[in-house]
Amino acid sequence: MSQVRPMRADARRNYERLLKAAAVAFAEHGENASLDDIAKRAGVGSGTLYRHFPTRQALLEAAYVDRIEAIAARADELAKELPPGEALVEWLNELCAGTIQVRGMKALLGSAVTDGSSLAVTACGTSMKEAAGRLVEAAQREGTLREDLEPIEVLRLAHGVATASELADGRGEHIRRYLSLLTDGLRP
Amino acid sequence: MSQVRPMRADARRNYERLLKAAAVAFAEHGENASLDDIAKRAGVGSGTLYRHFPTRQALLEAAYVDRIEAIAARADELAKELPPGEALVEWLNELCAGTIQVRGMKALLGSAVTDGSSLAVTACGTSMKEAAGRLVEAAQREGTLREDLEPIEVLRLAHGVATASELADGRGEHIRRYLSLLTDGLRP
DNA sequence: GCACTAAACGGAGACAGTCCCCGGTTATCT
DNA sequence: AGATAACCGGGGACTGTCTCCGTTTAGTGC
Repeated sequence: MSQVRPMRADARRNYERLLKAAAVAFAEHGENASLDDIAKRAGVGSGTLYRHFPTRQALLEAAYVDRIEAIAARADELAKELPPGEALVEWLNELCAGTIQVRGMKALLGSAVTDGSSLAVTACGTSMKEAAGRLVEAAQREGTLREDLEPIEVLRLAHGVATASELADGRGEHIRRYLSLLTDGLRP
Repeated sequence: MSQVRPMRADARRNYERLLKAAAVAFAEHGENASLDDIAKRAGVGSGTLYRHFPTRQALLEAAYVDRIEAIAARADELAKELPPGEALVEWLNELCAGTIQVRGMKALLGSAVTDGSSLAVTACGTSMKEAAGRLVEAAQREGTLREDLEPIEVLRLAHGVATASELADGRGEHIRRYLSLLTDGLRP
C-alpha cells in the first residue's frame, strides 16, 4: 500500500486501544455509541480518534474486521464438514446470529451488501461475498439451490432474516425457523 | 377516551400543523429528522411539539397512522379482487413498497411487529395485524400457505424482504423478486 | 362586551454528541 | 544531540434533544 513508513509506535498503540474500546462500546450501545466516549475510554483525545478513523463507518469496520473475517473463514470449515446445501444454511445461520448478537455489526454487514455503498468494495465486504460465493456455487452444482441466485442476494436475504428475527425477540431465537421458511418457501 | 373536553382551537391547529410538517420532514430525512426543525417548519415552539408528542415514536406514529390504516384497508380490497394466495402476496408487495418509499415509515412498521414494543398494541399496529390475519387465514384455508404461520410472522418476514430490497437498490425494484424467493423458497 | 381562569404557547437554556483546528509534544533519523 | 515530520489532545463551534416557566390566549359565565 502507500504505507511507506511504518506507523509510529505511539500511533500504533493508540490505534489498537481505540479499536478495543470501540468494539466494547459498539457491542454495548449499538452502532450509535458516542465516539467521544470511545476516545475517553481508550484514554485518548477525540482528535486522535477522528484522525485515525475519519468516519464512524471506518471505526466500525476496523473494530469488527477480524470478527467478520472469522465468519467468512467459517464458510470453508463448514464446506468440509457438511454437504453443500447444509453448509450454506448452517453458515447463514451463524451469520445471522452474529448479526444480531453483536449490536453494531448489523449496520456494518448491512452496508457491506448495499449497492453503491463505499464499504461494498473494502476487504471484509469482498471476503464475505467470496465466502458466500463459494458456498452458493457449490450448492447450485449439487442441485439444492436455485441457479438464478447471486451470492450477494443470498447475503441480503440473510440480512432480512436477521432483521425479522430481531423483531421477533431481539435474541435470535427465531433465526433457524425464519431461515428454513426462506429456504423452503411459505407454501405448504 | 379521557378526552372529556374537546381540544382548544389553537391546540388543535398546532397539532395539525405539526403533523403535516412531520410527515414532510420524516419523508425527506427519514426517522431521524430534527424535531426542533419540524417545530420550526410548523411555526411552533419546540415546547409545543414535545407537549403534543412526548416521544419521537409518538409523532412518527401520529404522522403516518392514516397511511398505515390505508394499507390495512387495502388488504380487504385485494381480498375481493384476487384469490387468497395472490391477494396476500400482492398486499405484501404493496406493504414493502410503502415501507421503503416513505422514509421514516420503516421504523414505525418495524416496531409495530416487534415483540415487546409499546407500539405493538396501539391502533395502527393492531389493524395491520388484523389485516394480515384475515389474508393469512384465507390463504391457509385455500391451501396455498403453510398452516403453521402466524400473521405477525408474515409481517416480520415482509419487513425482512423490504430490508433486503432496500439494501439492493434503495428504490424497491427488487421487492417482487425477493418476495417470490420467500414464497417459493430457495430450492430449485 | 368584559373579566377570569385553565389551557396552551414558545423560546431560553442545560445538556450531550460530533467534528475540526492548532499549539504543543514526541518518536525517529542523521 | 538536534532537526523534523508525525502525532497528540482538548478547547470550542455547531447541531440536536428536551425541560422549565413566564407569558399569552381561548373559552366560559356574567
